[in-house]
Amino acid sequence: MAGSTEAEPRPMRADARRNRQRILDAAAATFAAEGIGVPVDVVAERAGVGIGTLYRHFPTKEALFEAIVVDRIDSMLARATAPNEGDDAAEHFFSFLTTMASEVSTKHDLTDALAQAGFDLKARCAEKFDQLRAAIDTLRQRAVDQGSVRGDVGTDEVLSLVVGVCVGSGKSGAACPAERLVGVVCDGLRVRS
Amino acid sequence: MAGSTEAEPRPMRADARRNRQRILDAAAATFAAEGIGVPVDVVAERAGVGIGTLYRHFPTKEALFEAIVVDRIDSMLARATAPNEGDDAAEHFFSFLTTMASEVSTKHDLTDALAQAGFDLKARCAEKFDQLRAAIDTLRQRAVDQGSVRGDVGTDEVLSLVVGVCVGSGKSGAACPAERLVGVVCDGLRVRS
DNA sequence: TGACAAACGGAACCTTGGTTCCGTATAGTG
DNA sequence: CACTATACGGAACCAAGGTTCCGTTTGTCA
Repeated sequence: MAGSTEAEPRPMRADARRNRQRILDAAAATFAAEGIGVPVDVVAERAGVGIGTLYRHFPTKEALFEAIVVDRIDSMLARATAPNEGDDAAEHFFSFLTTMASEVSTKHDLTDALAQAGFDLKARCAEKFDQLRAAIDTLRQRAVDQGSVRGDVGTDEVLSLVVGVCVGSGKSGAACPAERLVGVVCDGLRVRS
Repeated sequence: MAGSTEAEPRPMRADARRNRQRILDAAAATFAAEGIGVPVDVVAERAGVGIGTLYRHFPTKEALFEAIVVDRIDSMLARATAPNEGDDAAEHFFSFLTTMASEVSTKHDLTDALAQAGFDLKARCAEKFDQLRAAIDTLRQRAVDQGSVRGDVGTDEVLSLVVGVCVGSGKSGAACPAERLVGVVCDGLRVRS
């Protein structure tokens, strides 16, 4: 009854805050390098904490994962909505896609999160993801309006292309830098001259 | 010492042959529809045999998988080396890529096999895979020589693009038919007019 | 038709990886 | 400095899925 407004009951102990951060850092690095597959105990070990501690902060592996991915998407979102410094809308659009590709193909966890089934992050990060899609759509639309990018390929398709390319880049055979592959895709998106 | 030439000791019992085929069929269908993730007992059940039987024919899940994938690659290989009926090398090349895309994106197991890490089918199917790559390279080279396809994108890159696109098609968000995405890629491969 | 090797079925086993539980250690406070 | 709520560590637990084992069944051949 009393104080039902729940105004931040307790501040959180110092070591707890520190550990939480350590876990987050270790997880980000580990998942980025090796993908979702890495067992949680490995993350805990690298963070220098016990598994119990990890689970105290993140009730589930997926929760930990979510915390990281949301962050990643946020930073992409920021980049997508940044003001266009140059003038060419198409180049701006393509440049964003390229940056996104190198981001995604560098962070293995993102690749997994976006491409791999089995995790329904999609459900949890839906908001963020939709925002990102919307932002990209704006970029694309501008480029289309300007007349240099074909209008018959939607944002969802563009996303599929970029994400797919990142996956294809990382795994299949030898090294093909994602940026290069995205270059081909972008050329495919240009209006034929 | 005696008879060390190993000239096919025994013919294999009738029911065994039948069961082997059933397993192969069930596995092909199941893996195609649901990917590598499906547990072996499910396959056994759908084939109408016990797990023991399945393991008698295929000593390991990977072996079973390999049997199927090799077959799939073979059929793609056949298509890749089929004589060019039309005349336009570029169209022939693109048409093959499109067919390959629809094949791969339809057969979930192929997607998994080609894109997903964790299975080293690559090691086992290396031969077949190399043959396929070589065949595709021939198609590509012809198209390049003809002057309608850019020469600065290698076969490995093309493969990464196509495979990536298939993965991106299946998973990320709503349905984007792989063929359509490959279309964009092909446009990106055309020499700018 | 009887005998035997080959094949079958599926319970049991093992490993891997996520999650829980609880006794111990410690930051924060009077 | 003592006391308590908070946090910690990691052993133990549980589920999933691949693989093995062995008693039973069944083709095949004389």
